[in-house]
Amino acid sequence: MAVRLADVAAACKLSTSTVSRALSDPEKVNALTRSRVERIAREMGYVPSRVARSLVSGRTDSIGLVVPDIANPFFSAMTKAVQARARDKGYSVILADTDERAVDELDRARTLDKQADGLILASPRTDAAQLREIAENSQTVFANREVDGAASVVIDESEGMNEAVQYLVSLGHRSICYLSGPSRSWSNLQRREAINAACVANEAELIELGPFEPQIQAGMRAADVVQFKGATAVIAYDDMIALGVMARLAERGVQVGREISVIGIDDSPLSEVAYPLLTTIHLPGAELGATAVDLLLEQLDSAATDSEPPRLCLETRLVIRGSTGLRVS
Amino acid sequence: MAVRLADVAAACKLSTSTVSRALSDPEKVNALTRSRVERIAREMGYVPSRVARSLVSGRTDSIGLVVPDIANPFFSAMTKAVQARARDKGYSVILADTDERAVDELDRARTLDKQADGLILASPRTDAAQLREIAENSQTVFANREVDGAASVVIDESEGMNEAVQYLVSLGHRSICYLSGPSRSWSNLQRREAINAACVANEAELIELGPFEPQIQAGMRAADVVQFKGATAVIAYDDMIALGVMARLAERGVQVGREISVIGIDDSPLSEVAYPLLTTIHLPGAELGATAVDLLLEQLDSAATDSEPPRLCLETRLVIRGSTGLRVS
DNA sequence: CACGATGCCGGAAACGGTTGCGGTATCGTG
DNA sequence: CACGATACCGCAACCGTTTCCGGCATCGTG
Repeated sequence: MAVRLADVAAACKLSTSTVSRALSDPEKVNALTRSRVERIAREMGYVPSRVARSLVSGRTDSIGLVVPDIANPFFSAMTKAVQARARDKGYSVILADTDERAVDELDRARTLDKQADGLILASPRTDAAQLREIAENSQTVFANREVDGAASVVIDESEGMNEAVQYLVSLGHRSICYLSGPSRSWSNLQRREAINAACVANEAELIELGPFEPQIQAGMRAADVVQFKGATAVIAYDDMIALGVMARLAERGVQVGREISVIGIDDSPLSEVAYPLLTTIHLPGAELGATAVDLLLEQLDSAATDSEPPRLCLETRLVIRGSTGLRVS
Repeated sequence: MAVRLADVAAACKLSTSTVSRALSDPEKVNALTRSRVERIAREMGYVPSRVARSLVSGRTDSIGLVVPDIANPFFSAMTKAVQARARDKGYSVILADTDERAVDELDRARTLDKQADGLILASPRTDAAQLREIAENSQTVFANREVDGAASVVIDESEGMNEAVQYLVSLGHRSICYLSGPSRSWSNLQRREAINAACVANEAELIELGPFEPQIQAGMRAADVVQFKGATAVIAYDDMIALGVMARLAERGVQVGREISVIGIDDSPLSEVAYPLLTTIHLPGAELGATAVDLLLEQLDSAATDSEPPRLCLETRLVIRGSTGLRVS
């Protein structure tokens, strides 16, 4: 069916080794024969088999990406960046979506590991011990999660969170409600700690609700609880929940931005179309993805140097829009 | 490094052929030795090399998916479905995002073709001749695009479009504005034809504007043109544009749903958080993805039967929310 | 006992490339 | 002219599986 190296060799009246070298190792072969081989190969429509090449090289030139939910704008933006950067470097991306099922993460990671040269695990929910095991057995970079002894790139939310709390306090809010994300989520833990510290520092009361799934529907449910609690300022685990809250509050006739202030986290494109526009903590999702790829490829090239794996940290900032305002009592 | 079949064979004092059979073709081997092999293989942590297996089987058990923009909710929803269905069938998904660059589509498709058993091309912008060439050289299913002689699954928008126009007319609108999507987009062509037919049938005037990129920013620009033209009813190429229009109109103090009616296409999750909630034509994106996978796998199994490739068509319906209302003059 | 059938297993050839090593011209130099 | 260096190319092994084919026991049957 497909034309093989041997076919080209036959047509050139050369050995497969020479043809192979002519096409991939141009130095080692006569310039004349090389151009002849190249021409004939082109004419015959030869394309090398990646599989065969992988078998001998031991590399597949592809990386695996595991995300909790590709439909979540944060992860789709990140995925886009991962794909773009990987392609720039000559790698392709195998995608796995766990649909927020923590138990599937390990399985997916292990499956991908056999097909890819390395793995990027985005916001994994699995516990540290198992993640460490994955990291030991395969080249791995964690995004949005730190794991001892493994490479990772995370987002430091404390600064943005502090800005957010300070801003709310300056608007007159003394009691702030945090809507928790998935309980197994590392970043939820980070955000909780950050908001807690920020509340202490700014002398505000913190009310925690949740956990809620990072989805609009869950946010709508959360809105009812929020209103029941009589909160005037809300910071949600992410934009999806925040948007759900806003949508539900609007449904109930509550004026967001006046009667109640809502802050999201992500700065997804949606936050610019919601009404009112959503005040949110900007998360550099694209940068996260691109950096994760860079880290992974570095790791692949530097073939198992047992030096301490790198841990990178990206910054956040608060983006103020219309969903927050002066406290009215 | 990794434990190979030969290592297991040595440990079992058997030949690789027997071990191979014991693990994959359980009938052909003594039950006793089989269980022994299985045990030893497990103890040694043996995992078969997918690459080596692919080399002989000729299959990679993965499919390639090419999308114009994974950050677009329509495609991320579709991708999610593709991934889920593929995984159910034992396949993994290699993702390529062209970032709406039509010229890259062919290249991506050809690259993926070498790594995957088959391809799904979602909403390709490339011209038919080149797509047909792709389809001839590799197992391909087109999603959201019909190509002569190739398998495809598309969404028939005429019904939904007709509902939409009829609905707008019943609200008193006599002139309807259509915001075109990418000019190379097949589905944009479909939608234009559908709305045109619907307008003729319902005796409404049609005003076409565009083209606009399917992004919120482009929709915001579109809003200014819309307002300049004095239109009272707008149907946008997709939800992203519609949301951009709404956001910009809100910015300018125009009350969407009262002064002007806006209809999107997609029914993405965003349409439920926008304010007002976006009336939109529901597109079965997940179903589209899942069906494309089914078609592709059928095609792979039925190994080149030269029967006419299947063309499937999914239905749409109008979802009425708050962004549309009676015409006020 | 002899013989064919049957059940298990091993040898070896694929699959399609890459690469170390050795062989053969060709050339320059003493 | 002889010899060593050099540039090119071919042979064959190898990557890790699968699978065809044939061999050897074992068993049942005539």
